[in-house]
Amino acid sequence: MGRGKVELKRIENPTSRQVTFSKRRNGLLKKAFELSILCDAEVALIILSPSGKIYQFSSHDINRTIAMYRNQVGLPESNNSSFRQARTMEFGRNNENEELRRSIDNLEMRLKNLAGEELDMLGMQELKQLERQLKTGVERIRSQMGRVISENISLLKGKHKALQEENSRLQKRLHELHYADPSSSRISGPNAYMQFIS
Amino acid sequence: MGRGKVELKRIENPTSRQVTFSKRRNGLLKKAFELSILCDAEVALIILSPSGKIYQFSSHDINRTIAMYRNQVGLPESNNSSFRQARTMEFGRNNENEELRRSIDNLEMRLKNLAGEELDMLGMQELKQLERQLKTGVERIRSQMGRVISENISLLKGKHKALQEENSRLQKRLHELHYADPSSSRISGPNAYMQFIS
DNA sequence: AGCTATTGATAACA
DNA sequence: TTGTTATCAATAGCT
Repeated sequence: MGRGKVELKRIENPTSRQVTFSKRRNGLLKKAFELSILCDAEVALIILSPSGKIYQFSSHDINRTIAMYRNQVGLPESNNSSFRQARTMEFGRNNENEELRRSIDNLEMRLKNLAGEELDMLGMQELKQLERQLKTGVERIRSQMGRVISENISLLKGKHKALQEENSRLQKRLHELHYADPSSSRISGPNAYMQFIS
Repeated sequence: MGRGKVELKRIENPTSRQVTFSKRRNGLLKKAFELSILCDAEVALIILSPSGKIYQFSSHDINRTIAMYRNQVGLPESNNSSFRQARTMEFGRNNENEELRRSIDNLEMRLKNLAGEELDMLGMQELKQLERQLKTGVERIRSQMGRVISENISLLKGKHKALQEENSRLQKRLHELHYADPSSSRISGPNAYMQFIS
């Protein structure tokens, strides 16, 4: 899907490899998202870049998905309620612990609901409420993204300005040297500051 | 990419949903594979169909990838029960409580983030991730609302039908009484069942 | 399952 | 990195 077919082998040029990684990574995340929505599937995707950065998508709680995968495949990951329950019984009391666990269960349920899971026992009222919460969250996150972006922009502008000033100083200095010692040759043009931008 | 755009919402027709799932699942697996080859990335992908079947791709050992993800993210998700138990035995209950508290803090932070709060320390990467999660949640909740609504509709239709039948029976009975005792007056019209609908 | 008309993704370039 | 465009690839709707 581009201006030429691509062999299925590691891209040797590091720059193209990086660019391709960035683009295909986004494409993959997008498609994982779409599959989960369109087909009501549970999808978990983890991508580690060669440089170690992590990107992931999960339609539900990723640990749940992983746990289900392991269960199905047959790996015993016997955690959770039954085990928990047994252990609690064994030691009797431990009120604080039990309370903490209840908090955790409660928080996990809220997270699941926000992820669109376990909605069966909710009524229309609660569903609408949840939807509002999510839409609010989306909006806030979007505006935060906007802030991050403009922050970056003004940072860059600041750097740019500093570089321009530095450049002016350098030019002036050069100019002075030029008159002090007319035999010296001119080294850099007006855009010499470009060299500082990486 | 077909003969018509597709809305990003759950496909309601079960047949098309299944077909689309099958096609897109293969596409996603293929693209995950390609990314890992072309860009030398480490990719793990787990897909659970609504009916519970599992499809998976991983460029490396999937458990390794998951472990790396967990390490990097730094979540205390070491749901490995034996490990948890060993640690508990060794250090006593306080540590377990501490761990539970950390889990709670972590869950609360995730909830806040989903609500669009405390976003300042998040990068663009995490923000995009959050946005995706929220959009997924919204979609799921909307489709659940759809299900609840159509459920209610068919419930009402059922009641309506039952009332109509009841009404027919009552009319018939009245009719019989009318002929058995012509002096009795007619009480209710054809739409008497309306009174049952609130 | 196959077959196309179309949309979607992206390689090369800037 | 980000945007644009020419092309290739995926896939929606049918059969």
